[in-house]
Amino acid sequence: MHYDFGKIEKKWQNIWAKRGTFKAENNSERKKFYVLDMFPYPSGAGLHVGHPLGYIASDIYARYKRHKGYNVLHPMGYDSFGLPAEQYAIQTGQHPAITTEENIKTYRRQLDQLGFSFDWSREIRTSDPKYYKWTQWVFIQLFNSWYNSDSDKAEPIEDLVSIFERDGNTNVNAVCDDDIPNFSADEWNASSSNKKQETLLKYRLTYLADADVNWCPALGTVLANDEIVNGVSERGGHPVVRKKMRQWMMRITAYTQRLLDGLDKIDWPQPLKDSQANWIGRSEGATVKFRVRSSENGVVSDNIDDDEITKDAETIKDAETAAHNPALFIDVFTTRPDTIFGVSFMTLAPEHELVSKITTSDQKAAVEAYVEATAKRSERDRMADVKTITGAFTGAYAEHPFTKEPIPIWIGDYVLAGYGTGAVMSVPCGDQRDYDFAKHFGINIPNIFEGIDISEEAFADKEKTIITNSDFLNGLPYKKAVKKSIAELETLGQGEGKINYRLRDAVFSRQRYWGEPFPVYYVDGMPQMIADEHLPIMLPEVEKYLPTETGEPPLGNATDWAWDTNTNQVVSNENVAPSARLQVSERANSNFTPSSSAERSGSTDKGQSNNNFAPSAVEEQSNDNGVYPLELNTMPGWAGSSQYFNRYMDPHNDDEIFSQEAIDYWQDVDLYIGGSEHATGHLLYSRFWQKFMFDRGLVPVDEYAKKLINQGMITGTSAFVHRWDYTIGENKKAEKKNVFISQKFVKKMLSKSLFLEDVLENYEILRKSIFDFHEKDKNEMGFIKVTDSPSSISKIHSDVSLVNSSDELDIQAFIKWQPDSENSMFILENGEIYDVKTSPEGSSGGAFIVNREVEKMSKSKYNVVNPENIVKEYGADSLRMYEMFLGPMEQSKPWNTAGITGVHGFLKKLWKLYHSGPNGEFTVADLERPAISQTTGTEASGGGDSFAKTSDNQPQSKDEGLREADKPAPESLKTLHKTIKKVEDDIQNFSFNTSVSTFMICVNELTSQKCTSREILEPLAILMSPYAPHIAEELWEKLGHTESIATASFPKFEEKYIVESSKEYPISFNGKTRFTMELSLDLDRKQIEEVVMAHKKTQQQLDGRTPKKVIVVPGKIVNIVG
RNA sequence: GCUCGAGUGGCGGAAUUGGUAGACGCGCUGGAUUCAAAAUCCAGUGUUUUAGGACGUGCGGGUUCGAUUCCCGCCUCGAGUACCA
Repeated sequence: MHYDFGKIEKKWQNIWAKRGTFKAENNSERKKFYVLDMFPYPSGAGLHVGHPLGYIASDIYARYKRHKGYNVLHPMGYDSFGLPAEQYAIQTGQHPAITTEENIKTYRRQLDQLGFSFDWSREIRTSDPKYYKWTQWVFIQLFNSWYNSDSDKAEPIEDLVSIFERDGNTNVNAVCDDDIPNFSADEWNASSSNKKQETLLKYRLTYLADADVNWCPALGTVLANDEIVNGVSERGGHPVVRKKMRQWMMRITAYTQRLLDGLDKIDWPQPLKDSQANWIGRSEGATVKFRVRSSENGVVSDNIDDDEITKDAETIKDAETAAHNPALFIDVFTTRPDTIFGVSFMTLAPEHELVSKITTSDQKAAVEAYVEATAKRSERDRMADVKTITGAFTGAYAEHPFTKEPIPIWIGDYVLAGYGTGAVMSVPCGDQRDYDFAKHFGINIPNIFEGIDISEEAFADKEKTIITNSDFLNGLPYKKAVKKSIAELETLGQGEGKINYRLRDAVFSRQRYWGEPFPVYYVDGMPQMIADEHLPIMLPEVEKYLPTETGEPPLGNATDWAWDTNTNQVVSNENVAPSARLQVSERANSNFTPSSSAERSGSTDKGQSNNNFAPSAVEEQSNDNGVYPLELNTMPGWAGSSQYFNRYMDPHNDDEIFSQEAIDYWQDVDLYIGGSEHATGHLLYSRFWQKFMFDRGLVPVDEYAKKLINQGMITGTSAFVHRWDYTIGENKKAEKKNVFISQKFVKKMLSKSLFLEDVLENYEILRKSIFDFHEKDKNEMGFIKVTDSPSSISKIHSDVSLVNSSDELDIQAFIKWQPDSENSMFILENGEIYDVKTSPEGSSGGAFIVNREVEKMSKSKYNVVNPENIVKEYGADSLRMYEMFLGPMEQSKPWNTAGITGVHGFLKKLWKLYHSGPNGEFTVADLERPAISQTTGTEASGGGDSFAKTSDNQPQSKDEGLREADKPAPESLKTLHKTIKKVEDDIQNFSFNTSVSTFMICVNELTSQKCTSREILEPLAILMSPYAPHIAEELWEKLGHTESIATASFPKFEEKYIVESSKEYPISFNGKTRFTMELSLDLDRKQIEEVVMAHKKTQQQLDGRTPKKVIVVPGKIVNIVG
């Protein structure tokens, strides 16, 4: 009976599905284990062999844990909102839901073929309203929360409102917008509802703001930083520009420190943690406040009313304010406050709002020209050319906080508006960029470092720093100088210690159709949340998926997209009262910015804040019928993936995001497997949401994945054929005959820069046939001359399926695949010339060899391998084992289909081991006691639950019936237990590649031992089951079991079977092994030395010399020195 | 530039605490079987050689009886990040 993998795999996939073998229970006495894969975006291209790598690994682990007695949760679903389906919809008019559904079907079919033990009853899709109901719900929870820095956690917004009503905001320590004026309880209570909402928005964890966003005109949407690669969009590679737009934001910055600290608690790959830490970008230093000294705008440096010093210069919004407020300050952040006496100029980002206010009339033209020039340069240009130093002098001066000396204020685009305060104190002696800038513009470079030469470059080594020329800092090393300088700045009231983060609040709005709609409508320009019980707010139907003519996001095309607060339903836009409707169109005309944004700015001091708290004119509404416009943006791709791991615990719950019972049992993910490309996107945002959920008491732990493994990419092995690009006469248009050259000749030509003429014996024959071919065109072409050169070889991708395991091209198939190559000659590896037209089919004696190169797997490179084809030819078990066999999980490695014959052959051998009868009949000794009861144990269960029962179904046997021949041979037991140990260690270390080798060795050994013992072959089937579940199930059934192998107990390793009595010692001389000796392990050091020294080969090696030293490590090695 | 990771046969890779480098598989070579092919089985396969050996884990040093493994300095490749003050 042969190994009919096709039949076996179908059979078991059906049985598993029918029986619900892999359903996880939410109520179990057993310990839980949660194995999760990053769920895929179902793309139209389907899976290639690289995709399942992680799923196979997680499946092995999940199955292993089931064998160990755990209640395993191993779900799968789809991150099904996303750009490609929408782009396709724009092109074809096909609704994204339809394409998505089709793609999911393809994915599911492909996944099902691989025999994964997913609990499909828990499948989720982010684009399913039943699922995104809860994404909307979390959004509302975030909206209804603020971050209390005193308790260091998120708290309900009602609590904040109570505080305001009681005490105002003066004692509130929150992570919030930085332009909030102080107000008293009375002021709060007296202010209008609209004003209250506006103020609260500045505290909420999700809020609306005019943010500098990455706008991608080609995609018509904003992008998050992690969606931009090298200055262009990750998807499509379109240019991205900076733009101010009113957007929903996530106050992730509230969690920066906790996101950083949490990394220590989780077992994630170090590179991934590093890149999150880099992304968060914590730096310690100080803020320093520099007074602006003079300007023509009537700003005077003297006569400052201390009360009027604003907390932040940025809040001074316009020149009018400045005129009323004589003190202008520039705040900077620095990591080197110790170098404060080295400051010789300041630099502001060109976008800095003080620029226009402080620039003198002399410099105005130059500064404006520079600002304009910078604005025009795209982000990419700026990045491409970091070497060119540009800037302009504003004409204004700041005052040094200690020396009171004037410091010129420059602007330069090396200072980023988005980091710190958008301004730096420039210390040219200690910072290379400042140094270069100073050199370029001839600004002086004072030296404040003792014994350091700064004539060539800046000095930035903190360790070796001793400060000098710095008043009270003289003689101090870096650390002490930092402390001292901060203390002095604080005394002056012109600075304080500060920790700065690179991480910004995350933009949460996308101008797209195919995403979660916000559960938000606008009353009087203020966002209102729709009550939980009315969720989900379903994505409306639209005619077109493009932005509207007025520039609104695609949802602006919907005719029914208004919220009726009377009926709590989505209704037609026509029902919106004219006053409310006005805001919608205004929003569109000003790039989706609600009309109130102008009003929002400028509230900086108390005098104004009083005004702002007065009932606003916008408040009065005519014809308010309770119907309001809904939000037109949708949520970004990472919204749906930020909580999905918790939803799997209770995926069909329509009343709660998950039941308390479910979350209490499952807690968190024990093993999470996925690609490292999500390091700063999904994996950071989801940690943020989890921490928020934790703060609000929704989840029991604040890190959701204990352990994470990155799977490496599988690259493709492309095949190249080389074509000789000869020249014929002068006529370039003439259709040429293709001449393809086999690998050997290409190598010779390329390595030594030779001509084809030099490497090919048959060159003249080739030349002549080219002449003959072109003879008919002779008149038209004029003079025929065939020339070549070493460089005239072009590389052409061939489809990898046309090449066999010996790199030989199937020429006939190649011609069919590329019909324009019909007029071709192939110079074969043996030097023969094969002419497709003239040679009879198949007459070529030699082979044509292609070149191989490793590249990313992609359609355009013709190196994509579809798992379905592999499954058809070799089976899912072979594919699973081969993917693991390729190499370590986390490493990227090339796919080469040829190699799969190795593992496929192994599975056949395994099959044969159980079918060693004369005609391949199943032959496993039946008569002895099943091995299972002696060699098993569970680690997770409290004991007697269903796991032990599997052995009850086996045919029971009697000791007296045991035949001598059926007893396992000692060497077979040794082989088995060696394998158990190695495989178990490997699974725990995620070293799946080495266990495949171990299985091969095991089966090779058992085969040569002619082992047919049940005591060996039964445990072996269980060992194999995580890796090759179909064949294992089939063998298990043949062994007489009626229950699935999936929950059979993992065999228990027993040391006693692998104990050795002797060892083949390597005998080395000066560290080099010369020969080996079989010695008993009972011998001690001294005895070993005696035996070895007495050996004649030893004497031979020593050649009469006396060894200086003999090192004996019992059980390991003998080394003779001398 | 910075951060991280990796360099071992023709190829993918193995070597668990410093102890016989190259397990296992592919490919290749030879053989058996076959009318032939596929499949299967057997043997060989790091380089070099004067056949005893010599050399060999990116390069140069070091520690050690002994280094792919530990330390120092470089080189190359890959990934992430990018004027972050």
